[in-house]
Amino acid sequence: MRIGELARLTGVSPRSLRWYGEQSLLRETRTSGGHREYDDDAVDRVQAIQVLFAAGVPARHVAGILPCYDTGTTTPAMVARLEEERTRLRAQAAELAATLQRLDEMVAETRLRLLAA
Amino acid sequence: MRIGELARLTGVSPRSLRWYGEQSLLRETRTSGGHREYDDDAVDRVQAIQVLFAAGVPARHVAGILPCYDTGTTTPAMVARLEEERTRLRAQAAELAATLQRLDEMVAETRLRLLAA
DNA sequence: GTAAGAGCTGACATACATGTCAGGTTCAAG
DNA sequence: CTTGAACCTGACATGTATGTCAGCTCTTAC
Repeated sequence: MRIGELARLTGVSPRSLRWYGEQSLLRETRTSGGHREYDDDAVDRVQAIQVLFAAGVPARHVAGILPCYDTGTTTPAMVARLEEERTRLRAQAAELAATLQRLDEMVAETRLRLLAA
Repeated sequence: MRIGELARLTGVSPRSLRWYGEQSLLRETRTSGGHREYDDDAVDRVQAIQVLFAAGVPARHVAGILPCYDTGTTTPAMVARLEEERTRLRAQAAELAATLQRLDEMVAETRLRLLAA
């Protein structure tokens, strides 16, 4: 499929898809005229990339996490890295919860200050 | 107190404290020689600013959320904005939880692919 | 073969708090 | 009055995926 269709199917802009290609996150072939062509698998791949981005994994690490993009190979190291990221994300979630609690306290305090005035 | 001490007490770099001043988040007076001087309250204020930053509130909104930095005034609008931010942060926490779950699924899938190989 | 839509490249912009550096000034203790 | 630590300003850099624009080319249906 071409880039417009992949963009439509994934909700990711053509601009971003081209960039994924540049970063070697996504395999692309070219037509004789130079237009990008993608396999059907690309849809899943793009979605996986988006999950990792949402998890705060920088693009330069994604290639080492996702199964090798031309051979489909999966290695134990990938599982390990993925688990590291999960650990990191859990920690981040915990921090966010702590921040939320501090924010709750700020709301309460600010309300009190308002009443006192 | 001067900037070095405030930095030490809050764990925020002098560079950042100067920037808070520029952004009118923090009140600073000057010695005759031009060195910044801070009230003791500044410690609390800086910590509040950090909580808001951690919650993803951009600096340009902080001034409208924290009690007015020279009069100490607290308005109902501040409480409202603070509650908006709390709502936003809760949504963000929920998204993070969803992402974490998708990451869990990815870990499981990747493990399976590894076993299958 | 042509018109319109889709795609191409390359470049510049963004948000934002912080790091860091250079070159100069002030402060405070001796 | 000197010295060393602390501070000043101003500037440039950072990371990062995405938006957007300009100018040009390819594709495809007619």
